This record gives sequence, C-alpha cells and structure tokens, in this order.
Amino acid sequence: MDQALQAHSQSHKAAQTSAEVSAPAFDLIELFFFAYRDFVGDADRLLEDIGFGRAHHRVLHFVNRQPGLMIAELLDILGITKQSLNRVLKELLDTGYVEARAGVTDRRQRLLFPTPKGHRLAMDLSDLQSRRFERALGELPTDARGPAIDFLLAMIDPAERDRVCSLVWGKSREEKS
Amino acid sequence: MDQALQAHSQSHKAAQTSAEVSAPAFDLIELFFFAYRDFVGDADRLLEDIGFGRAHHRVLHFVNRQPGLMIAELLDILGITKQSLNRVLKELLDTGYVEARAGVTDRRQRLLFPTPKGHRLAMDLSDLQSRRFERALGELPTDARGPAIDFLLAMIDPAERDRVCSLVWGKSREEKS
DNA sequence: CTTTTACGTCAGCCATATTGACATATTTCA
DNA sequence: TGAAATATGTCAATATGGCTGACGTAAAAG
Repeated sequence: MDQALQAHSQSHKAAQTSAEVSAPAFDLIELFFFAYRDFVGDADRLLEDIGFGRAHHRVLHFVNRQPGLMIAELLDILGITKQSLNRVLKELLDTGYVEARAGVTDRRQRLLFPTPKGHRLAMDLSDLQSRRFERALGELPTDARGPAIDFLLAMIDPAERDRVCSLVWGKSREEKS
Repeated sequence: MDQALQAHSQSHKAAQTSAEVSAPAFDLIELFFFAYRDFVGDADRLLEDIGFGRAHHRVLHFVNRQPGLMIAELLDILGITKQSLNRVLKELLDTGYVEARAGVTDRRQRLLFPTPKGHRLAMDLSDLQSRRFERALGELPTDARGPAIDFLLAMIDPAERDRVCSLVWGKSREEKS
C-alpha cells in the first residue's frame, strides 16, 4: 500500500498545488494534537462531575484571571458571539460560580467577578493543568520553561501576539477604570 | 452537586498543603490555548471552502498518514464512536477524498485509502500547519525543533506515549531520531 | 432629544459528539 | 457444521457549543 501511495504521489507531482513545500512536519503536527488533547482532558474530567463543559471552563478561567471583565471584553477574548456566551454565562451565574455587578462609572456595563466558589474551581482547574506542565518540564534535561514559553508564543499569529501578551502578562482590570 | 463541590474543595486544600502547588502557570496555560487555536485555525480556513470541518480533517489526516487503515483502528486513534465517524467518513467517501476497499485476508474489514484528490488535500493541510511550525521555530535563537518535540511529547499522558510514538514514527520512543 | 452603546433575548440552524439498539456479513472455533 | 465472536453499518434520540438575524431596553454621549 505504501508503494501505491508513493507511485501515485510521483505521478501527481506536476499537479501539486502551490501550497506544497518540503516534507510536512507530521511529527510536530500530531504531537501538538495529542498534547493538546491530553491537556484539555484533565480539565474535562474535573468539569463533567459538575455538568460543565469546556465553554464554561474558558469563561470561568478568564473571569477569574481578570476580575471585573466586561461582557464585550470577554466576547473579544473568546472570539464567540454574545448569544453563544449567554447560555454558558447564565449557567455560571445561576450556579453561583460567577457574579455580575453593574459598572461604577457606566451602569450599562456588567462587570464579571468570580465568587469564592468560582475562584476555587478556577484555581483547581489551573492547578491541574499547571501540574501537567510541571511534570512535562521536569522530565526535560535542562530547565525548559523559558524555551517552552518562547515556542508557544512563536506559534501564535504575529498579529495576535501583542493582544495575547497583554492578556497573559498585562495589568489587571482594577487599574483600568 | 454540593457534595461533589465540597469534596472537591477539600481535595484542593489538601493538595495545596501537601503537594506545595506553586502559583498556577497561567502563562503556559493561556499560551497553549491560543497557540493551538491559531494552529487549527489555519486548516479551518482551508477546509471551510469545501464545506468540511475539523472532524473531516482528522479523518483524512490519519487515513493519508496510514493508508489501509481499518475503521476500528481509526476509531481508536480518534477516540470517538463509530456513529460519530460514520457521517463524516461517508461525506469523505461520497465526495471522493477517501476510498474503502475490502480487506484481502479478512473481507469484513473496510480498509481506508486516500484518493489522489484526498492525498493532495491532506498534504496541503499538513503543509499549511508545517509552515506555522517552521516560522515559529525559525524565530527562535537556536534550533528548537528537537526541544519542541521533546516538550510536546512530555505533555502527553505517559501511558499514551508509546502508542503515539509508534503512530508518529512507526517505532518506539527509544529509537526516535 | 436623538443617537450610540452595552447588553439581553427569542427563534432557528448547523456541526460534532454521545448512547443504545439492532442488522449483516464474515471469520473462528468447539 | 453450527455457534460465537468480530467488523462494520444504521436508525433514533440527545447534548453541547457554536452560528445568524431580529428585536428590546437601559444608560451614556452628542
């Protein structure tokens, strides 16, 4: 069967599109796929006991990371529509993991905060995922934390990087006003 | 649900005191999230023109990588049910990206092969994703390809690694080049 | 006072996954 | 040979997480 594929690959060389380059990095592609799958799998297992999914996790994570987040900012970070957010956010509000307070200067805004319960869940999920990173980095010969950060950052669209960087390392929402 | 939460909360405290969990690696968590999102976004944009989604991509990718794959093997790799696979696979067969032949020794088996058209699409998608890796690795000071592979592999569940390694390199991890 | 902004909501659609039950062909084994 | 195990297909119902479009409302900004 490998012969069949090779023969066919040769015969169509002329018809290959402009996208064709050197040998594809199948190993990196597949390792990234499986690594991410296991990474989110940790959180999935913790969440399914409470009846939440990944959508809830993402919302809770960013609300916990940036307490006082506005709806519009959250939509921008997640890249989803307000209708999509609404069902998930409503469940988080109803079950008391997140709470919303009207903005001080602008009372149209609903600023989102984690409740103590929501904060604990968010930290448990983050700890779980951090432990995977710690284990992984600990398996590597030298300290690979810096290189890992550099690699992951380099994988992000250059145009997106500033936004991501300020989200990851930037100021908290309290100083924003 | 309250019980689950309470137990969960206590286990968190225990973990904090005994395992001395340091501050969660929010940066790695979020960078991994955004990196993976951009990574799959490349393929998503190419696929949506033909009306395919990520599910089609995953099936086509592994069929292209391992021509002659059996249905059961594919289900095992993807970790989904046959009912989920069926619709997607049917569309790939109907549109002529994948073809199925009965097994030689066991005619119950349906061995899956990429058609020339399917092979080209799979390679276009892989090339697109490879270019992101090449760009990313090229931005880093020293050659980071080996370290990147090691890091991604370390992120995968230890119990899963041998399976992933033989899938990626067709051999065990020790003999990986 | 009008417009814009920030948000909520209803209604319907699509894609991807799930489980359970049942059908069919084929191979294997007692 | 006849029974059981295997590989796969299929029908039906359900969940989740997204989408678009349209419409409503309260508050801020001009």
